[in-house]
Amino acid sequence: MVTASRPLRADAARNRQKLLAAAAELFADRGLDVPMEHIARKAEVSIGTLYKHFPTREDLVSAIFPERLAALDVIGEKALADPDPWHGFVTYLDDLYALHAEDRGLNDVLAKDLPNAPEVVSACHRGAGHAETLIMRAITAGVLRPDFSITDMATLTRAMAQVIRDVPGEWRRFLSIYVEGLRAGSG
Amino acid sequence: MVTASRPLRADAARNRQKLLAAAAELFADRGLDVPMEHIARKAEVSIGTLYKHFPTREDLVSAIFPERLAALDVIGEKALADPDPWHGFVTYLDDLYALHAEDRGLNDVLAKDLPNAPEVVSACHRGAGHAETLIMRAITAGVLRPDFSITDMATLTRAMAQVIRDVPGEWRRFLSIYVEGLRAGSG
DNA sequence: CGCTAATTCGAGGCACCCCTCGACTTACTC
DNA sequence: GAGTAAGTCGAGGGGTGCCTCGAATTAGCG
Repeated sequence: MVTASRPLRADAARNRQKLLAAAAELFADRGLDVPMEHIARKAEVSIGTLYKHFPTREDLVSAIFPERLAALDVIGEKALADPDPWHGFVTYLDDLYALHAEDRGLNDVLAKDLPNAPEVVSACHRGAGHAETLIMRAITAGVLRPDFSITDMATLTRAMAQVIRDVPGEWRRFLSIYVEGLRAGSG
Repeated sequence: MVTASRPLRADAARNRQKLLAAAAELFADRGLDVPMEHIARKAEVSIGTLYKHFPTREDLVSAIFPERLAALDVIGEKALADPDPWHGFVTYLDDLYALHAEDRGLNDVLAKDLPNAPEVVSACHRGAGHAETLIMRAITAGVLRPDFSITDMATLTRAMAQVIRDVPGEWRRFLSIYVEGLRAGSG
């Protein structure tokens, strides 16, 4: 169903790019709920034009995030390639939240359940798949608390999002404390 | 400077009570930022009347919370009475977040830094004092990570607030994992 | 009672954000 | 260069929430 619509007019293509750039930047450092007006203004385009190109905030999100979510696959595979189940798991968490710390929008995409865009959803599923495997592997190896689950990771992610917003320079310390608590046999 | 103003007229006194009751309930289960209109409606009073009695959301907060914050002193003293520094510390956290779980408004008061009301501020300071003492005692006893500080507790509180909102039935598990990580010698 | 000051009411002004639509402008085609 | 479809613009309508103020009501005194 990819309608082979005629190519965009030159000015339209230019504006589309400006809008994407503006939205990408604002999403990254103010989160997904920046006012549409701000995006338009930053792109030096009118609000009407914004809506012409992206009738919905979702449309903007799904134009921007799939590419970024590719990073999830990268860190997932990197962690799985680690032969040590515990180290792989810890590395994954560290890399994951490093991404969050760099991009508040990513954070919103993963933490809130806004994303309905299929590409975004499937990227999340892939990410969850990696996480699940890492968790299972670590539990089976007897190094991770057996009651830790993928839904706990979602909760942890929202909590870490809070920490990152709160004390951006300190999240790694908080994570490492938590991770210590997660070691099998800690309790 | 307690202006001995004449007592409120009967209807005014009644409305004041209704407003306090409504606000207390809404603050507790929707948080501090419920719309003023909702409070007025719940109190069966007009918005104008609400503002007559409490020109500011802050006024409402400082009329309601000092009493509730007394619970902070109670749990602080209870924890200090515990002869075991570690157990006292853990108990304190547990009791503290149990309060938060019961009252989302309390949560907002302690987590955000809204409260300018002197009574609220001083209650928070007393609470922080207890917490500080508990932390120091546990560190000196060699049972708590020496890098844990009172400001970390503020951050933890905001993170736990997030967890409580997210999975209200599960916060205790998350807290206990974190607490395990806090044990001296975990890392 | 009747009077007055205290209290109540809610429409309405302000600010923010959402999104639409019709008039205007412009890039591209022939 | 003229014609036209595509694109742009921004005023404005709708929603929410904050807060104010003058007219209407009412408690409580004498």
